[in-house]
Amino acid sequence: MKPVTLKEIADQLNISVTTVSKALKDYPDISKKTKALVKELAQTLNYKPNAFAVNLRTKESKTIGLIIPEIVHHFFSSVIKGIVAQAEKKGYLVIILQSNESYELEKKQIQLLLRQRVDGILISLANGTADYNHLNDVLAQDKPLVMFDKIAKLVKCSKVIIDDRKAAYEATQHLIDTGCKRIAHFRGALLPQNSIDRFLGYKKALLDNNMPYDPSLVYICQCGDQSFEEGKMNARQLLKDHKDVDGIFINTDMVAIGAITEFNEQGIKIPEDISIVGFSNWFMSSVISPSLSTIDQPGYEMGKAAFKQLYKEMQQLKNKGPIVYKEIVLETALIKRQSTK
Amino acid sequence: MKPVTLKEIADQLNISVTTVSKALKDYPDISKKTKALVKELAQTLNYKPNAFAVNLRTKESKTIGLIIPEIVHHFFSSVIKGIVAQAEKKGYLVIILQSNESYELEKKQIQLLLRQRVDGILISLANGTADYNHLNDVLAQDKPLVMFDKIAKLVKCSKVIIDDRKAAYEATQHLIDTGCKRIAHFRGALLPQNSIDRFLGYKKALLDNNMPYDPSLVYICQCGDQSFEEGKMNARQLLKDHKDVDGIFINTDMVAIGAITEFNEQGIKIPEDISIVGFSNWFMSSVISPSLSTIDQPGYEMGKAAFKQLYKEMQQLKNKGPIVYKEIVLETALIKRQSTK
DNA sequence: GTTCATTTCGAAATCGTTTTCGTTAATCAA
DNA sequence: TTGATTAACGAAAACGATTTCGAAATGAAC
Repeated sequence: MKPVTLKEIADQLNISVTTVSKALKDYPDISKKTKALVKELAQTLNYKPNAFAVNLRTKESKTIGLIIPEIVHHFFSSVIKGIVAQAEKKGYLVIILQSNESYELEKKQIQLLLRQRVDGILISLANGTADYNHLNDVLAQDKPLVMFDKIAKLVKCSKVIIDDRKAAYEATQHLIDTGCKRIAHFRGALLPQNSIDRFLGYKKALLDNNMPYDPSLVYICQCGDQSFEEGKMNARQLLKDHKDVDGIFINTDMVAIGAITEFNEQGIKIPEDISIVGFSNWFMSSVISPSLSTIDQPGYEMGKAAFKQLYKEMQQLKNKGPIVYKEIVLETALIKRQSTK
Repeated sequence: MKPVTLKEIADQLNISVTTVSKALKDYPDISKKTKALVKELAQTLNYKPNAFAVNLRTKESKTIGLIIPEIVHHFFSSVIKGIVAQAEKKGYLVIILQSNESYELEKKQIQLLLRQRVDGILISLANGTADYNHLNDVLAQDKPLVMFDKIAKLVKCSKVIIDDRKAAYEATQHLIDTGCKRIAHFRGALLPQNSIDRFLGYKKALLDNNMPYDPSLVYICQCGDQSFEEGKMNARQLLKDHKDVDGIFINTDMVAIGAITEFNEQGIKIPEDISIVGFSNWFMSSVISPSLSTIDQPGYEMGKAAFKQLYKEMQQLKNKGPIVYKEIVLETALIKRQSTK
């Protein structure tokens, strides 16, 4: 029951291991006759090259690492799907790790992947990630690294993102266009670039429309496991603090759905009393009542694009060429539904 | 920028590679002084053992494979999370693949994982999987294999499941207990064991309560990407076919939510006109209106249990002991909400 | 028959670790 | 002093595939 090796094939045919190896890889200096013999025997013996040995020789494993803050999340699982699908097309396998939004774990996991000598790393940063030494470690080893969605602008590597600021601006503008006069914002955690950008887009839209920016209208949520609850809580708090608010731009759909639920329970009418725009276009947002206006964020495409870029860089590395970093910005779209007029 | 090797450390200290290797692994035949020297230098040079070489020597990669029908799915992503978390604790990495409910892909992916020589495989079968040669290939290579959720009873390996039949029975009984007289069933695809079992549980509950089993009340859906739409369609069809139905037991929450949406749109009152019980306890089922009574299916725990069993078997294999197969049945629970009286 | 090119193959080094089995030198017992 | 034991280290053989560099054998050309 031992796995078949090149040596076994060689012995059976009374030729050398070298010849067997070359025959299987169609080297030009092996006769057609020998090739046919070797290939046939390899077939019948069900020979599979030992990946460990191949990896050691070629110094690559055809495996990449993926670090994600949270797997159980519609957007991220779509990204995973995109990455895995694209990777498989190119013959790559994907090792997946979850940082749980923890900086410490993220660091450890990067080290794990480096030790495993994956050919490249894809990462979406944890909320808690404040410094980037672990990421620079990756680059220092000349290992391709592509960040997506939650990125660090300061790290010199390729990035796949959306224009969060523009999308948030559009969302807010939509609230303004539909008649909202006093617009609140439920923002994400403080560190992530995208929650900063969404906040800035919101703010800029207000100012461009000559509406005052009022910091007390900005509520924070961590957007972790408890997003739904956070949405409810923020909504409850908002009703206490500011009865005059008539529109909210919310950092993610899950939080928005929490808020909608709270408003429904309290008898606040959406969109008559308060209009809401979410972010992500999670499937569920089209299903709840009222359905949620939101920004469509293409998760699957983001995964695909991220892997494609990583693949390019891995090729460039193999060809000893310089690695060319790129910043890829995917298109978003405003989806108008019942939660806005 | 070359990675540090044992040889480099050995050269710098003027000792042999053997000694360095042993020192790092605390072999008893190396003096404390040498160990200290070696470890210190390894530290400062930031030595990381070459995983490829280690794999080749030890014949294990500390990596397992995971094949799942669909990543973007609340239940499955919970399972993934459970597996990844548990694996990381034991120092294992997880390679993830998605079969897209396709038998052909599943076969290919098993081969991929075997070629990669993962230490073990976790799998939840695709709907289309009808024969099990590819699975037996795994077992024939003495490679631990654990199936979960969507299993094949005929394959001789460990399994982690719930008692689908019992859970479905409970769900149906609950409908009966709350006064339903004519109960339909939206079942899953024909092949998967769990959709068969849920159907059988439904049927048995009817018969045990002296209610007639009417095949025309059983609707099929594939429970793939289009679950929500299938739920709507089935609901629409049901309203045309059988106006007297007052309860439905539905194979999965997503389909159930589709059905609820359709009923809401058509002005059918839930639970007054029709009661509904779903399956999975997807997060969203507590949020929609009316909230959905359902069976809680512990995804995260299932992932944890599946990896734990695989880990046990991998240990048994290392200790040259026989592999002991186990069937682990996790508890489910009926969650009563607004969609039933 | 000599020279040169071509075809076909293999020996051996290599990738970086692990592990077996010696070997040396020192220590101890008698 | 001799023999036996122990402590500390290294040489070398794996693991299985890849690849470089020759070497032999054949054929062609003169």
